[in-house]
Amino acid sequence: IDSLHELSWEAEPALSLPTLVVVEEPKDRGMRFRYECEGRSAGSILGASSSESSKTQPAIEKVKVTVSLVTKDIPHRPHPHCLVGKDCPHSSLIKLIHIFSFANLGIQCVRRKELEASLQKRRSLNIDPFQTDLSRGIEDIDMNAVRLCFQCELEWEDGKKDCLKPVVSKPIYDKKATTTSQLKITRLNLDRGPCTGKTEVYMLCDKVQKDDIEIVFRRDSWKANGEFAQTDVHRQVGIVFKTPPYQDQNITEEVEVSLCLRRISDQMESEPVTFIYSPHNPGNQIFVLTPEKNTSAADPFQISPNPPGSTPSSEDLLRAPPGPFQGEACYMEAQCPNMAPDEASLINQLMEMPGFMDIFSDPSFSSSLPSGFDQGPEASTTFTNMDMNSGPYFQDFSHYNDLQFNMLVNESQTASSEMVQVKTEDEV
DNA sequence: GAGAAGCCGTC
DNA sequence: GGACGGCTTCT
Repeated sequence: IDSLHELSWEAEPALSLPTLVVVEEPKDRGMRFRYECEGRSAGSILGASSSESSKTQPAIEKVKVTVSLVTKDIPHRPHPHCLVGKDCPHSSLIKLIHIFSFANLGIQCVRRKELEASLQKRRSLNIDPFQTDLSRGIEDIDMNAVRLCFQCELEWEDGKKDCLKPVVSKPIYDKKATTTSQLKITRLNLDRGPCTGKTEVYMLCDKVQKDDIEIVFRRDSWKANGEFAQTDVHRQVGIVFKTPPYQDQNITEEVEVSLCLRRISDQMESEPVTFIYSPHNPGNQIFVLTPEKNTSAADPFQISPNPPGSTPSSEDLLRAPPGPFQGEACYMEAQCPNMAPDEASLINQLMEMPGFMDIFSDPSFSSSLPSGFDQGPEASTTFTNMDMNSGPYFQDFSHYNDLQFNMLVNESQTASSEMVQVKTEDEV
């Protein structure tokens, strides 16, 4: 196929038949299967080691090769999808020539309702490399994966012919299918957090399946998963998760770990991105944000002041709090180097006093905070844009389109809540 | 909501 | 015109 396969054999005809060997596997991902309605051509399959600069043209002599698509799993049955390209004479099914330059071959997918007709057509061409029963079990055919199957017929000088055992390539997966596509992390709203974990992070990614995806943190032999529920996966392209605690809670310097998406079913991973764990500082204060009125616990994406069904303006989005302030507490850690332990204790006592929370309804609240509150980047961003007059409105996250969701992520450092409680870390 | 199928703009 | 990818529509 386009610079990717070379068929070779041990030329010892007197002793044994040659064998076919795939020396360059097809690139397994990154190419989309195309429907017939999208045009006759369907791209070209590249070799696994193919690059922009080097495209080889494998060639073999004196053999008759039939290339067809077969199912990924054993037994490799004929696959209803078709090979299409310049040298496919039989309605895009096979390649039957004497010079082998497998260029510009694409994979053309058939619609499910045309599956049977396609296999019937294949049967009429008598192409069933592994002699499977064409009529059996077609409903379980994986439409998102194929293998190339090579069959070879040798013609000796005396005119005698031998058929070699068919060989198959590694699987080729449809780029369009979320079940098999390449995983990709597009963006994180945070790239660092305390080693204690529980940092809420928003990830934008290429389409994933919410029931078949995990987020893996790694460093050396340490491995841990980001925590999230299926309901934290937003329309397949966003995941809100909490960082796992780092293995060492006593680190004194920042530690870089890698983070990647991993599909559970095939263990396929995305390119990793870096996440930084910072040392645990017992002097830190933690703000636990909890809504006064806990709405539907089933949906953690209830956040903005817009009535259901309305489209939030960008201004609304910028003002909206970022996430699930219910059920599991949302931790917002603030650096408060100037606050003595006694001050923290005092604040906690104040929190218990009736009417104290009314202070927060004062729009000038953020500027009237104790001096320690506006120290440090996390503390300042936490209270920027806080709209305490918004009231206890919540909305299903799914009302946002992807652009709006993106804006949310960008602004996710900006938080507000109906009610803010301040606790010392020990109490938490 | 999500997968399947199809459309269309851009390079 | 082909290849590719984003996007919409259908199921």
